[in-house]
Parts: sequence; C-alpha cells; structure tokens
Amino acid sequence: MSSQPLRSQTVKVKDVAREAGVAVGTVSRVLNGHPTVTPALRERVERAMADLGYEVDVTAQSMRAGRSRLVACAIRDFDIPRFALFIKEAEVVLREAGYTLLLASTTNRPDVEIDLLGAFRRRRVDGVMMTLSDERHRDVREALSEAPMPVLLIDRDSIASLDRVMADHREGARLATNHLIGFGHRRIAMLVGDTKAFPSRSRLDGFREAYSATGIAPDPKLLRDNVLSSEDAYRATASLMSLANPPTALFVAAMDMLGGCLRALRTMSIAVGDGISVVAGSDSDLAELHTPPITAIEWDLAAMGRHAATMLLERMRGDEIERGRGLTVPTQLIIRGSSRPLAN
Amino acid sequence: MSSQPLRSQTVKVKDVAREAGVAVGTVSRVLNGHPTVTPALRERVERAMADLGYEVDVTAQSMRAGRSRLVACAIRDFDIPRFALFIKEAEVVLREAGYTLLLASTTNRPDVEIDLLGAFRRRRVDGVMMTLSDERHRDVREALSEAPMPVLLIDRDSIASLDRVMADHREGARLATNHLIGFGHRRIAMLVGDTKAFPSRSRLDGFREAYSATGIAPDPKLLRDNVLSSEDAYRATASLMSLANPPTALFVAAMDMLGGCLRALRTMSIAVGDGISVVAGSDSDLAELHTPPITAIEWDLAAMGRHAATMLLERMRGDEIERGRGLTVPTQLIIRGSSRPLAN
DNA sequence: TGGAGTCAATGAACCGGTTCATAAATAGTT
DNA sequence: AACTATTTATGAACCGGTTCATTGACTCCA
Repeated sequence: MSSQPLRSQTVKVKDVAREAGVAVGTVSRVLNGHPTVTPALRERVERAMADLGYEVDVTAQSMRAGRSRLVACAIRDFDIPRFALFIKEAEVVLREAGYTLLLASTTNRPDVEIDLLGAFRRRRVDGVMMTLSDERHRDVREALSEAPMPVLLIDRDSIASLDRVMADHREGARLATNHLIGFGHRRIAMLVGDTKAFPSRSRLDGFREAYSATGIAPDPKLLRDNVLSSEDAYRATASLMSLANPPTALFVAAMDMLGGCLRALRTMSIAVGDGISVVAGSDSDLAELHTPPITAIEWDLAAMGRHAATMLLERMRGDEIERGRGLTVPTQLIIRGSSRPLAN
Repeated sequence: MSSQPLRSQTVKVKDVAREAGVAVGTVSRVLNGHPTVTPALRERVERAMADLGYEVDVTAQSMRAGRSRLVACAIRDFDIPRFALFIKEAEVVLREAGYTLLLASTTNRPDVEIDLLGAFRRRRVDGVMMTLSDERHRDVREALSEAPMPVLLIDRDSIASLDRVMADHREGARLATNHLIGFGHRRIAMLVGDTKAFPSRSRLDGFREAYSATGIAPDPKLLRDNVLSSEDAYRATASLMSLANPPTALFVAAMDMLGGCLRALRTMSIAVGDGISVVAGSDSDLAELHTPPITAIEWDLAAMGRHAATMLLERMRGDEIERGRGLTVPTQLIIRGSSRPLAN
C-alpha cells in the first residue's frame, strides 16, 4: 500500500487516469457508470480512485452539465413547527433522488422573493419550491415567469401555469365554522393571516360559505386579518374580548397562532370552553394537551412535503406532464372540549 | 417544439464584452468591483450587462475560485421547533454575508453524517455546522478530521479542535434538579435522550451534581435514557408511573418530549402538580399554557444560531483565531406551577 | 484473406467564468 | 525630448470535469 502524503493537493481525474494508465475520458465514463467500459478497465480505474482517495468535484460537473442537482426551498418563515415537517420530508425525497436542498426564508416579502429567485437562477438551481407573500404581485409574477427552472408553489393556488401543492383550507374552515354554528354560535370571531395569500383567503371563503347557510352575515367587527405573529394574535384576541358585544366563539385560523390567543384569554381570565369556544386552525401538542383540549383543523404536512418533492422531481425530469398540476391535501376537524354548545 | 439547449440563449461574459466593446477580463473586473477600471468603461459595461440581461453563473465562479459560497447545516432532525429557530437565525446571518444555506438532516445516524460530509466536500462547501450522533465515533471523527472546510459543532463539545456553540445544559439540569430537591423531592425521575451526545450527557451530569449535595444517590430505576421520540416519552412516563414505588417528580430533560409525557399522565389520570411535579427540559407554548403551567429550562436558540453563523464566517475568512473556540449560551429555569413542594 | 460491422478507448474541445503576464497609454521627471 | 513609472486594458490559460468525433482492435462471414 502506497502511503504518500496526498492530503495537501486534491486528486483529479487526470491523476486517476495516469495512475490507472487510461485516458481521462475513460475515468469519467467509469465515474458515470457508462456501459461501454470493459470490466477489467473499470476495475483498474476504481482501484486507482480508491488508492488515490479521489472525489469528484460536483462544482465542475455542474458547470459542464448546466445543472447543479440543487433544489431550493424558500418559505416565509421556517420556524413554524409544522412547516419544518414539510421541509424534512421533502429533503428526504430529494436526497434519495440525488439532490441537495437549499433553504432560505422569504420573511414574506416580495422583494426578498424576487431576490431569491435571482440567486437561485445564478446558482443554476434545478428546481424551486416556495411560498409567495402575494400571488398577484406583478414583479413576483414576472420573476416567476422568467425563471428558467421549474417552480412549485407551496400552499398557493393562483398561478395556474405552475405546479402547486396545497391543503384544503377552505373545507377545513368550513367544517370548523359549521361545527360552531351547529352549536348555536352566531357571533364567531375569526383570526386569519394575510388574505393576499391562498391559505388565509380560502379559510375566509370557507368561513363565509358556512355562514351563508345560516342566512345571517358574519359581523365584520369580529374579523381580524393580518395576524402574523403570536403578539398579533394576543392583541387581536384581547381587543375582540373587550368589545361591548364580544364573540361567543373564536376561530384562530392562522397557523401557529393559538399560543398568543390562549395567553390573552388567560390574562383576561376567560375560561376556554365555558366563557368562549375556541377552534384552532392547525393542530399541535398545545391544542391536544391544553385544558380543555382545543378543537383543531388537521392535515398532513409531511405528505405535502413528499408530494411537493415528488412532483418537482417529475417536472425536473422533463416528463411529459400537463402544465400546472394542483394537488390538494384534505383537511379534517378534530373535535375536542374547547368548542361547546352556546349556553343560554 | 424547439428544444434548443437553454444554454445557447443565456448571455455570457463574452456577449457582454462584445456588446460593450471590451475584453472579457474587463467585464469580469467590473463584475467583481475591481478598482482598476475607468468609470467610463465601468459604466459602458454595466449598461451592456443591463441591456442584455446578463447574470453571472455562480457555478462557473465556484469552479474557478474553488469555493462555492455555500454553507451546509446538518442536524439530527429539524422538525424540532426550537431548532428551526436556530436555523432561521443562522440563515439570515449567512445570507447577509453572501452565503447560501444547504440543509440536510442526519436522522442521528453516524453513517449519514459521514455520507453528508462527503457530499459537502464534493460540493466544495465552504463551511459546515452540524450536530453529531456520537462524538466519540471513530469513523465520524476521521471524516471530520479529513474535512477540508471548517466545521462547527452545534451543541456538541468533545472535539476540541473544532469550533463549538452550545447551551449550558449541565447548569440547566442542575438548577432544575436543585429546585425539585429544594421542594423535598428525593425520588426524581429523569428522561433524557442519547447520552452519547453532549446535551443529554451534560444534563445527566447536572442532575447528578445536584443530587450529590443531598448525600443520597438517585435511584437508577428512575433514569430513562434514549428517549428520542414523543412515543418514547409516553412509554417511559407510563412505565415510571407504574412502578411499585413511583417517582414524586418528573424531569423531562430531552428536548421537545414534554407532549408525550403529559399525554401519558393524562391517560393515567395523574394530575400534574398535585400527583407529580413536572419540569421540562425546554420551554414551549405547551409548557407555558398548560394547566398548570410547566416549569421549564430555557435558553436562547436564536442567539446560538447567530453565534454559530458568525463564528463559522470568521473561521472561513481564515482570520487568525485560535483553533476550537467554544461558546456556551446560558440556560435558566422558569419556575411555574407544575413543580411543587412534596406533600407529606 | 479481405472487408464490413461492432465495440472500447482516446483526447481535444468545451462549459463560463477569473487571473495574471503583457502591452499600451498616460503621467511625471529631468 | 527622452526616459521611467504608473495606470489601465487585454486575452490566453486555467479551474475539473464531460462529450463526442475519431481511432484502433476485434469479430464475423463470404
């Protein structure tokens, strides 16, 4: 065994070729499992690679090939626990297919979204999955249409030419609202995020749809949108419960906002279930283990991650598929003790 | 459909050079803000770039430069909500410095860790921050020592030659245990993760340190390690509370395991606070909003993320810094209603 | 034995930037 | 005016792989 100090400089195909006594092209063919290589030669080259401790330079491969085997994921804020589940599953699927995941957060700003698309393009990223702060934003739409690589939208719906993976938020919100209405509630307050984006928009749609069956209109004073942080949820809840005519039920439809809402109720000494019914827009340990447990909408974010990665991989392969497929994951309502018949 | 290779349509330095009537080298110098370019020429080149819609190919830059402006982050499982905070903050710092974040999960397996290090090397990643499943694993240590780029350990301590960012888990666990002992508890059960890694190991140290002051030894039957999932926590809790002589207090020291523990207690109708005191190893909405609220150990993961990114950037710049700096973020105990004096 | 056909291996050109030795132009000095 | 020093621009070589037209060897069969 040769124990030369080969640590200092990196080994290249040329070195492997010399060691094995073949041409560089042959080394490359071995590297890529090209069929037209004699077993004997393949063996010799592989031995040479092992002896020298050779490792391909993916950068060089990328440049020549024009593709990077990178897939980017840009979401508005990945410290949302359930989003992490999405990313985790997507990463597994992508890595198994030989891709590496690039991660960035958009902080829900159109200019950052556009910047990131540029950065991904310059990196020759092979595919992108992302959320959008505003699906109708002109510049963002232009940046998307100029993207040379396939882009898949996460939980966004309005750009028909792109692949999309979504949850059925409309149905979830409809179920939740219906559930409360069935319990006699008529003054249901709703907290949603930014209605420029699909999830909040469709939750609002579902909410209104459920209401429309009752014949009465929801009180606009009870609707709070742009609830984007825990503090927003705290303030919105506090302000709602301070109204002269407060709501009898609270639908915290924005993701991961339940904590802020419950904090406000506790501060005001309002009992969940008794004083007010509460339904959460997404499930969590908190919802399940609260006293009383909180009724919540649930959907499979892990499955969304897997689907997103799979669809994007298909698109990157250039399979003959129709443009702009949309996949919707179902939502369901988990009924727990926080939502109760309206006491009279 | 004209399937012209996309490449032929993209604008290259050569095209910009022709348009501006200069040499390619000049375009490159403009691109990189090299000082020795006449303002007039710079202007002409910049106009040409704008006119043609030129965008650098980062892949080509990377190959030539031998560095990719990529930083990889590999952690055992990023659907741990508080870890997401770490990543988020690190990503911001890195992006501001011109780096892009690569993300992968190790699933806490040494072989995956080694594979990922290889993948990062082949991508000419400029820096790595990661967790390790087992700091003493021979092959992992070898892979680390062979890594040509700086590696920073996240919440791991035993490799002195590498930079590290950690939380003071030992002190946190000591505080928590002390707190319970002060309340008269002598039979304290502890749930920890994998003690081959720093966090659980030092929590155990802190636990024992607090106990040693009492003169009595902790009952080994009350120690459960390798609690890595919510289900593990559920089973461990159920089994502990079924002992002939069950614990009077429960220290759920593993991260994000509180849910499983509380679920078990609820199933067995054991009241938190009354039936048993509970302390959580990490804070969360669940701990804060539970009834009663759960005493918890807290530390600043966002700061850890910022520090990790900053230290890695310094190291990548090749600043003259001593090898293997360790930075420890303090932990504190937030005392709430779930931990109470031992009833007699 | 010779010619067609098959199959492996070769190595120069190429991907798209950056670098640097060299040349050209300009400024400064005596 | 002559010469040196300084500044700015040039373009070929280079980074480390992959590709493909070409070459060489071997097989098959008349």
